[in-house]
Amino acid sequence: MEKGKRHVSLKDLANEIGVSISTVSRALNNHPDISPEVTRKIQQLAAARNYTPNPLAMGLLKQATRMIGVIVPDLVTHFYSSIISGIEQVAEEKGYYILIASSNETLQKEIKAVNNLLKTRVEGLIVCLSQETRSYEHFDRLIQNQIPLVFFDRVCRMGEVPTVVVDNEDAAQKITRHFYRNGFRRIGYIAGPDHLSISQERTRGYLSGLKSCGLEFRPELLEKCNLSSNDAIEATGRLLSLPEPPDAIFGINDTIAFAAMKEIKSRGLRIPEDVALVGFTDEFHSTVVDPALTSITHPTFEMGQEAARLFFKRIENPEAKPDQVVLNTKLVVRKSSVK
Amino acid sequence: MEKGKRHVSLKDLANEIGVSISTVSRALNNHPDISPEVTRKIQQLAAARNYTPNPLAMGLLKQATRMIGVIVPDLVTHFYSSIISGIEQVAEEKGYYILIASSNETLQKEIKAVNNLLKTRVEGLIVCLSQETRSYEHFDRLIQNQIPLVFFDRVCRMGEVPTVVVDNEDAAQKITRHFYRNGFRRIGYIAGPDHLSISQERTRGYLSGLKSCGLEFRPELLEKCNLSSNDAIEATGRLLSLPEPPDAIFGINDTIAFAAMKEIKSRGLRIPEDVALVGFTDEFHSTVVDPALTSITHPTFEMGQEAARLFFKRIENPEAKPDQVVLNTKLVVRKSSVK
DNA sequence: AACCTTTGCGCAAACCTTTGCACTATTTTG
DNA sequence: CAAAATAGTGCAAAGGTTTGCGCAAAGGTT
Repeated sequence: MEKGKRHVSLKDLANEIGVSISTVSRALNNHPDISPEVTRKIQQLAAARNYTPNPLAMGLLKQATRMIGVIVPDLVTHFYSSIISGIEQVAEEKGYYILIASSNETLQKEIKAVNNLLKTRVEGLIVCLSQETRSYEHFDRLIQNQIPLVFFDRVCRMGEVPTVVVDNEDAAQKITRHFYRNGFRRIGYIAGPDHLSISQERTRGYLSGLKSCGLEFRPELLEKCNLSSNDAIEATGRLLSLPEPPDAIFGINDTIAFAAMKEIKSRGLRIPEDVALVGFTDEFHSTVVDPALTSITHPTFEMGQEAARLFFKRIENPEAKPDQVVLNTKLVVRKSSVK
Repeated sequence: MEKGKRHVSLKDLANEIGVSISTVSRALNNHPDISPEVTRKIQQLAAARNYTPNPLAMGLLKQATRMIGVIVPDLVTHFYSSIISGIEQVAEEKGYYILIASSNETLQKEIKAVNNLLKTRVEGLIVCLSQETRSYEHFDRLIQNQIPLVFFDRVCRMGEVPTVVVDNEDAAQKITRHFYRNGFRRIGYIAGPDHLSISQERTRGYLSGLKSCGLEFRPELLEKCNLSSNDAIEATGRLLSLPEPPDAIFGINDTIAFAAMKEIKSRGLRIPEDVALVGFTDEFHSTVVDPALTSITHPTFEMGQEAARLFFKRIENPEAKPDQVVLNTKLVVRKSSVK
């Protein structure tokens, strides 16, 4: 192999055998026009020389890069990396590659990521919105140009764009009822900021869960926080300092559940004897703490798979009505919520 | 904008203005040959039509895709995703994209990933070997063809390929000495399988650490396990059941440290009063458990950055002697190891 | 024997960009 | 005023692939 020349082309093969480029191309694609002997000879040489078609050339020709852009708020949390794994698995089966970009939870970087990915000619985008994102013009451009787009978890433009989310309301309801069944009656809830759809949905589930158990809603048991650990600790503190404190608390995500756990322990209260605790979080973290944390786990890998499937549906049939997929969560009961 | 036509080309602009493609190309590159008015007009139209050069065409022309292939054992652990973030950051600054593949810790998928990435014409590879990988032919092909290659964390072919690793021996030594300084004298160590270089290096550090503190090495205090949680629990059990059990234990990674923590607690022993504990793990997990776990943290993000930097060095100067970068770890002291 | 069909292959265009060279006007120089 | 320089633009090739069409030779049909 010549130095500096890293890949053989059809031309190289053609020259070596003494036929035209088209013949080589056809032979490799088993075109019936080419005689069996020639085909055999060409295919052997191609194998020997380790020929693989140049995807750049194919991309130019077919106007299809077989690449999908994926934008996530960050790369380092298990939730997103697991979803990416799911996307990757389905993409790989279809012979697609994914190009990953991180918005770092900022709108600015999200917009930049969209533009950069489009520049690279990805065939479309699979996106989870950043926490900041409240205007969606940068996606409207894709919608107008019929560039395939799928949202997951944090979504917008529903009805126009395929989405995959988990049933947050149902999940929160499950938690509430789980508490009820285990004898807890004063169920507290630490929510997130109002503008996040997941926070709203979970709040709805909390309320409807209370109702379905015949429990009355006590406003003082619903606390809000931004999603920081410190704020969550304060919120927990307020709940525990109530004249009639909750006997069970449900935190809206990882950070908050663990912060609540710390605060409860630091007040000398026992989990679950004095206060039960349930969170929304992933398997590994939940089993590492003491007591192991009962929690709602997301089907992250499946979520990624589903997002990718919706994407390919879109590629194959751009006109179809966009699907809205809702996945179910699972309540995994551990020690923190069972007396 | 026409439907179905997603990107404008030089040709489109040329036709619209009534000049040749070359003129448009030159105008956009501010070539002095083109008259100022024409240049201005073309640049305005290009901006209006949202023109961006087609990277496929550029790739074909320049024989450079501006893509780097990255292969990691898995995507879902913080260690790797954080490294990827580091790689991405440096790559982005250089206008490169990264294509991520996961080997799932198997040799077979690693080989497949190498081949697939080469097929896509990445300009080179940044790789962390899978746990299984003990033969390296699939990389020799790259070395021979002068395709840029960088290894991080788990490395091979040192001397031929740039590598970036952490100083595992030093890290293990730090831990041992930290124990000593805090009054612990019977220091246990739960190692991993022998064939892993990181396990060997850390064992060396453990031994030299003991020596430098004037402590004698007791073989019964060195336990081995495969890296599973159950095995680690058993190993911890054996240590704690010794006639003279250790007063401090050092676990070689996340899984093992947390498993040890569980086992210690389940025997009714207190951390750090009865047994101190230190692990190799990441920030988040360590602070979530109770007591917070003292641990060695890897400079993961920096490791990714460094790997990317070595990669570009290689691109710019393929002949240079490959660098071997060794990064320092940090011992973050928390409650689990200080009486 | 004259024509038609089939077989097997090559030419050239298209996808998009850059760039050396050629070309045409204009302007400058001797 | 003729010759030469200069400014401004277009042509065409290259990079790799697919594919409609054309073409030649061979075989088959009356």
